[in-house]
Amino acid sequence: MLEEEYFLDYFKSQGLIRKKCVKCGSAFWTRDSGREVCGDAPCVPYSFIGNPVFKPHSLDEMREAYLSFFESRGHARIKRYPVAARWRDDIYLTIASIADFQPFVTSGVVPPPANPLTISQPCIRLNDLDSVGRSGRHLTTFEMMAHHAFNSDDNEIYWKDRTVELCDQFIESIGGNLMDVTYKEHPWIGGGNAGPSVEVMIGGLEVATLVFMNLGKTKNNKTPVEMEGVPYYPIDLRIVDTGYGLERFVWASKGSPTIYDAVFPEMINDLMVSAGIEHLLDEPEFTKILGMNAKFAGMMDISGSNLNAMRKEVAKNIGVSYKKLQSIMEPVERIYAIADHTRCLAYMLGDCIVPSNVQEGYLARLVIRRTLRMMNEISLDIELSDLIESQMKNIGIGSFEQEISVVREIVANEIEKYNQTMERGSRIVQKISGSYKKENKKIPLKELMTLYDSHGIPPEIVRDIAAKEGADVELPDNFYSLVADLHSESDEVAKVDPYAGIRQRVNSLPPTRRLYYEQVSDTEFEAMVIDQFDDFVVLDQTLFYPEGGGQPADIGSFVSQDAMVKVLNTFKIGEVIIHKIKGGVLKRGTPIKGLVDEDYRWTMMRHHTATHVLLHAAKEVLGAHVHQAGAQKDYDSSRIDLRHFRHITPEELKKIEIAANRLVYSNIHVLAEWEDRTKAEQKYGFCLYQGGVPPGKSIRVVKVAGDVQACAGTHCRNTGEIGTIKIIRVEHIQDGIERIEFAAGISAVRYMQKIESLIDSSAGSLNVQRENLPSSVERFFTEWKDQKKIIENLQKELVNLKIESLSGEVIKGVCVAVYEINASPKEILSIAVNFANKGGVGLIVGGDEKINVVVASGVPSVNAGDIVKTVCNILGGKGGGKPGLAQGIGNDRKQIDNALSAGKELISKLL
RNA sequence: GGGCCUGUAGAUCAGGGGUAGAUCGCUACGUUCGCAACGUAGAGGCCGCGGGUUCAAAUCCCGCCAGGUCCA
Repeated sequence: MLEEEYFLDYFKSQGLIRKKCVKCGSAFWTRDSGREVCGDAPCVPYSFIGNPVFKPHSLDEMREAYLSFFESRGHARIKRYPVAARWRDDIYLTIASIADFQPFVTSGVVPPPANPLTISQPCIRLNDLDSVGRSGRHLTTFEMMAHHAFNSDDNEIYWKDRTVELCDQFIESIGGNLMDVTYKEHPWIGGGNAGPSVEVMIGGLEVATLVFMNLGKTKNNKTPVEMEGVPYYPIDLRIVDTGYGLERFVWASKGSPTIYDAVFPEMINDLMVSAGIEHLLDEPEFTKILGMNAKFAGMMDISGSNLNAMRKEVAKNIGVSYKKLQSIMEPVERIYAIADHTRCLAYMLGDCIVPSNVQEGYLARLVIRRTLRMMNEISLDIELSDLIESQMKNIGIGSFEQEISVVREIVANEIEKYNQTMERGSRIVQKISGSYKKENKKIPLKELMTLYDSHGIPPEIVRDIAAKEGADVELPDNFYSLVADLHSESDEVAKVDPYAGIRQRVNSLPPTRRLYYEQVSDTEFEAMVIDQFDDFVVLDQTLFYPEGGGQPADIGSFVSQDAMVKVLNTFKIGEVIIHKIKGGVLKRGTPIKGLVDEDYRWTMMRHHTATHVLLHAAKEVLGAHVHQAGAQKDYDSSRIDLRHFRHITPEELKKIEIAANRLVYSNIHVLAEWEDRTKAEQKYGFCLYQGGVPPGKSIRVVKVAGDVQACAGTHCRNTGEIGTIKIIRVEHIQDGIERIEFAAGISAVRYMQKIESLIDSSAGSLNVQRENLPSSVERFFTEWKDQKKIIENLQKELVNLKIESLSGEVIKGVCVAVYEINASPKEILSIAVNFANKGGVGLIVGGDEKINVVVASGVPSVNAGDIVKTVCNILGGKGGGKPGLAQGIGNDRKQIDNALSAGKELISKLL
């Protein structure tokens, strides 16, 4: 990165000078000619604690100050985006304000909602979870205040000079002294883009980063710039990407010991009271230690394992013992973390994330469980859901989609699950502790890893439970990174582009006119072949729907004057629709008539519209939080995956089915129209993206019976055309996701016919009427069980009778019984065992099809296994077993007498 | 999306090729004025489902289903 990038006219005109930090060597700009260090930790300590650098602002005041400042300077204020990044498939959570505009705006496909714009975007980052509450400055959730400008050659908004000028002016507007501000040069790389950037420092705290994104990884014909050894190429869209940390501004404006005290004053107070440590706040020694701790912590890079090292260092510096510092800080740190985590959860759950064991749901569960654990550790007498609710109210209920009552229900559910896991876990740990204690060993690391990885029991809890059992554990500091190593072997499979060979050729063709949107119910059309290669045909216009949005491609046929071909598949590359054909050739320039397979297409349309109807019906029955998590249409049936926090009960399913069919009978008109993407997003919210995020400047908005979605598929003209919707089954795909399989129209009727014939054939087998099927099956099953029991008892009695009639033969003082008995394998077994139990030896053969052989021995010198092997061998079969009992099988009935006498001989020899 | 763990009596679990077990709970009887406690006897199992290997599978192998859990 060239140094000249930072030689701004603005800096020059304002008299800023460029210096090199004497500590870290990085270049920075300052108005203070005497300044020697860059202004960033760890080069300088925090100087704002107890000595604010801005006029005091609350969170809301600071946000408003920022947004209105930029609004009054030509920026349009944009509403925040959800923290669940539903418009992205590469990240789960919104991690920066610029994430709102990736990938379509930043890549230039879609114009920004406004240009320039300003926004305060709540962001969630869980990377430094361990440091939250402890470092004094780490948060899982923060608001990134930002102003963005998107510059292109024909639309230049502003670039570096204006951006830095605005920054200066804003800082001044809230009472900051520009003499204290430094701008540190800091080339930026991220997400395939790069550019120069400056970090804005005041009072030893980095409060903002101004990024000038002008490079990209994708190769073009411009001269590349090397960044960390990788070439980056200048891009067409140059983006001003700023990030002002709202919470840091508030912190610096209050000068409180930690960021948490500045951001959550009331909640921390409440938590202190609840934990019974509020008196500490009045002790001067405590507040002094708190402040000192924060100051030193701020100078250190804190991550995971070196937290303890930091604490020792801090203790040394403040002059208290490590133990004392630890005992003072730990409960307070928990309270800080809980205050932070509950706000994180307020956003997550409020923005409709449903806890689960996968994807973003897992992240929510992770935070919930962490919070519960910490609440437990400091014995808080307060409900988690109350804390989350009060956070939501603090932020403003209006900014959340999810209702509080549902959030409470979800949290209650999670607590229940967590308790179950802990209970289950304790039992396992108790058992394991016992066995290791017996051997006088520590519970090894490997065992701890399994307990955490497979059973979700954190090692700290294992340690506590094990201690109660009197066992010790082997717990290294880097436990969690060891677990991470366990999972690190993930080799990413490169995606293969199936159309790589034809992509280039297709890209030179004009967009295909999509008749399927204009003539929804037509299945015949005329068109011209504009290109033809391999088995592929491209037309000037088509009614054939290309695969997309969970709807499969249309099939059908093309007819020309001298050929008729089948259309096997239809797909889209860019704006060009390609048909894969079979059974002939259609030359370029040939006029053709296209026939879409009507039955197939109508089934798809019915299933597609039915999907929207079902989603709406499910929302009606289950609640507003229900979101579509995926869908797939097919001919016989289709499915829709729903986000819901517990199992859908059979009753609820029936209600959904009826609600859906009511919507069908109401015969509501289906509206589909193209709308500007940004306007549609503002109008309908991000609920639009139920089935994924379509690319492009404008999106097709489909409205079905109150359900509004961005959807590219083909639909019925009104709900009545669906005919009927029959739910086939509900499946639990993963925690938090339920899959409903259903059929619509004729497919629904066919399904019902299939079920009917299943019932009929079952009823036929039992020779009963349909209505009696359940009761008959019930009766047959219990009868079957009863009779099985009776047979068993009878067999036992039979065996007893038989045993009475069999006396055996006494050889060398041992009762040896060698018999052929016509009985079941079980009986034979019991008889033989009976002799063994009395201290004898039993060799019994018998059976209808194959010859079952059992030897049971109550005499140590007679190995039943050996006898069985010998006997079975003679009978042409095989067998084996333990010394006391062995079983086998034989085939040759003629050899029975032979085998029995050989067996008897062997037994008497062994006695 | 990937990895790991677990499905056995109403509940909690043991058994890991060779007769399905323990504890609690349940039923009856005994002891007691009655209860608890105790004693005796008993009922209760498609060992998740389907295939395979084997003379023999709850047990080994494969697939599916269900639950749990960690990671991205």
